[in-house]
Amino acid sequence: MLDPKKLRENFDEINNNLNKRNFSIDKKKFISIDENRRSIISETEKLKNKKNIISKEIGELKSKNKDTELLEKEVEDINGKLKEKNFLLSESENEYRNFLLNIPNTLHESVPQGNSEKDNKIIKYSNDLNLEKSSTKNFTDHSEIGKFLGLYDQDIASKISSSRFSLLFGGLAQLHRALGSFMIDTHINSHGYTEVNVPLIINSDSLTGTGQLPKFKDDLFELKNKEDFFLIPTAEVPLTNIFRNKVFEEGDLPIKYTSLSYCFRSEAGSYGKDTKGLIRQHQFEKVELVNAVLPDKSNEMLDLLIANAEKILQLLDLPYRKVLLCSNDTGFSSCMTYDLEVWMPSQKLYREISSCSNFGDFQSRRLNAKYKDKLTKKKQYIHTLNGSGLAVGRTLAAIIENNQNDDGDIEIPVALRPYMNNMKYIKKDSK
RNA sequence: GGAGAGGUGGCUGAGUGGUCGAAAGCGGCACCCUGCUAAGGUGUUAUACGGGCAACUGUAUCGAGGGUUCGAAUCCCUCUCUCUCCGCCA
Repeated sequence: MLDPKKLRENFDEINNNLNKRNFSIDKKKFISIDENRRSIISETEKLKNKKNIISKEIGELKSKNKDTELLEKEVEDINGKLKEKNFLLSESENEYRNFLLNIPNTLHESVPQGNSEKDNKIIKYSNDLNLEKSSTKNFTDHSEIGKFLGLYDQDIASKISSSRFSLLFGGLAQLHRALGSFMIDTHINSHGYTEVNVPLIINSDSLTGTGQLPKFKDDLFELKNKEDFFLIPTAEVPLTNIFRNKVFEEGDLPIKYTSLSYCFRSEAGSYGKDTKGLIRQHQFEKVELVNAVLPDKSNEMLDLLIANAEKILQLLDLPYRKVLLCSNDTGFSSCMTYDLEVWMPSQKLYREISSCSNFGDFQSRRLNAKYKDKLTKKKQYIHTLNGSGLAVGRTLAAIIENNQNDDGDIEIPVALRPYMNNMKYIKKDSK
């Protein structure tokens, strides 16, 4: 959520910034909503003030056994008016809040203007090599390899559950588990993160805090048998909501949390897209990194965050590139986002495997997450960031494709071998 | 799932219908005093929103939401969370 006072004072500046996202705030509407709300507030408060004064007076008179009938009538009259005003007020507050909640975050000045992922700025290629241009050999898709090995099955999964689920067996299941452990261990041991085990079922307040609600309800799985329960779309939500309604001391920050968790997404808008393999599933594992920092530290923390995620790809020896998302591709809550894209040889393109964002105070304003400034002793909003480090399923897919041998075996990356009894290859039917 | 107890300011804890945004203590902050690793004194001590250039001022907040009442931390209802016991269970 944007700062309503800033929006009131610097409307044009903020609106120009949002125009880069092809988003525009209706100025007339904003002013009318804002003014309407304020005038109702002031009318209501005047009435309440009058009521409070008279009620006190009645109290005093009663203690002296004096007649209060006239005054009581007057309060009754005010209560009637208040009832109407209160109704208008709650309507107006809702309108105001909804209006603000549906405005995306302003963008950092370095975010390139652009409409689609084609306009994203490529920061670098690992090994300085653009494989999209240099790759000639044809590779088999990871799901085909998995089936060939007898260790991957989507058909049985859809029998058990539905489409967009899969089963991994034997060596692939182990490799998948090893990946999760390896990633989270690296962030704990080398990057200073604290591991957190989080709830996978959460309430709507949490989802509103991080920005998934109210706008993106359709992307979520909502539980039927209990009110206000949702499956987490990412551990970002429970991790970031640890900060909700909290006031930190300056010394508490930065806080760095990581979690290996399942993520659940309805993928409502992606029918027919990426139906093959592990790329787009209803359920997947991801290692999430979440930071809470002082406002002036969030930009450098973003660099650190993306480097931490990048480290995993480097240790796994996977080819990738780093891109800075353009204005229209940057997520709703983010003011600046870097993606890491891993090379998928069968598709001859780079696919998103991590997304690292700085949210500024956009989330903390919704979350009510603050810190106490040592100098001014005022409470101010913290800045939050998060990134994937990395998506486990997609990483598995990338390893399968990049490390396939001519005979169909998969070479296990050196960094993962300690997690797999020092095995070097995953072979056919290695159950 | 059943039975009971309870949720008050940063913390402890008083408060069962009016002057209670809330006693007291602790902690925090400021100042004063004191020449010795400490103690004492005085004052201050929430958040959000509205109005005002400002000093300031209004409103709301005692787990949440409703209700009764001229008036609710206090009475009633619903929900929620914590604790204890029983049941069930990884």
